[in-house]
Amino acid sequence: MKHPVNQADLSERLATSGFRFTPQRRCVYDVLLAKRDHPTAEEIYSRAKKAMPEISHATVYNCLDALVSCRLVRQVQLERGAARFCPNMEEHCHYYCDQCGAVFDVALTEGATAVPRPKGFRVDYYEIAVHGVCTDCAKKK
Amino acid sequence: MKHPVNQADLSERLATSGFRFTPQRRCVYDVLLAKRDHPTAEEIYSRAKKAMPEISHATVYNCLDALVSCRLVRQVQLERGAARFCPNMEEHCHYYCDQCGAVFDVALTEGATAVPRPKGFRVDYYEIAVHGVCTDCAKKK
DNA sequence: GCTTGGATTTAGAATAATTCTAATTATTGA
DNA sequence: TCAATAATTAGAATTATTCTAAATCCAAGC
Repeated sequence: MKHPVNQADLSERLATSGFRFTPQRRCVYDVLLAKRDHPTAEEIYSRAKKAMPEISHATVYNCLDALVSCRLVRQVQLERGAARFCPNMEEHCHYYCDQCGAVFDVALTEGATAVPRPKGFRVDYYEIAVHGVCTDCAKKK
Repeated sequence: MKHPVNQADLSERLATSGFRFTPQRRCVYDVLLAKRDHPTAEEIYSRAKKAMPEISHATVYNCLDALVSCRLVRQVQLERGAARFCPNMEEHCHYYCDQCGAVFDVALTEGATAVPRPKGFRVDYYEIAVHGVCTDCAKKK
């Protein structure tokens, strides 16, 4: 199961972290799976509203937090301002174009990247953000 | 020169990116060098006020942006909310305790960490954030 | 050394991002 | 079915950052 696409699977994943399955969580997760462009909470809110016009801001944040807690979604902070969200749970890092704001997932080949593991600090996960200029923007200048 | 501690050096570093030397920029940089605890802009503002009571919020942001642009300071986003700032320009990654919020710099031994370099994307810098639980917090639980 | 233009600073307003609150609704377990 | 708890909602509140307009400062040219 790459992504929990049916209700039973999603429900189970939520339950293992103490969350309930709700249509709103389903909806927010579907929005993330539908277009992998690392949207902000605001953007997710506006996309979710199309399928579920009653959904609120607070609920979008609640759903995102639940999905992040049960490891179905990653929260990504690439710059000052709004957080972005990513449903790709494979090992990968984020390439961020400081000029146009585009975000690209780049897979981490196993073993290529070793973060130091200091004694005593429990490592849960890590996030690598690479800043620079994408091909398109490089051409323009 | 590990850090530009005198005015001439700092002034030159600023000038190479098109910025002027100002007492405010000196002050903000000194605040960062004085206590390496990865403060937020707000925290920097309140520390800077002690030496320079007239300094404003906007100026702190302006100074931080200038220092980041001329590569004297790194901006670090570890979670939702306020950005943090770090004057350590050695290659290192940030260990963030999700329980108490503490941030630790951990040096990256040369070559140990290789981020992939996709063709066409110009890499300017990268930032590795490691999330988990620090020794102190692990003990408490 | 005076002048002028652009960079910088300031206070405070404005905006953006997130969290909180209180009331309501939904779901789970006894 | 009922009670307890989790989740949702609208909207207010808070936090973080950016913007604005006026004042100040500084560097370069005359």
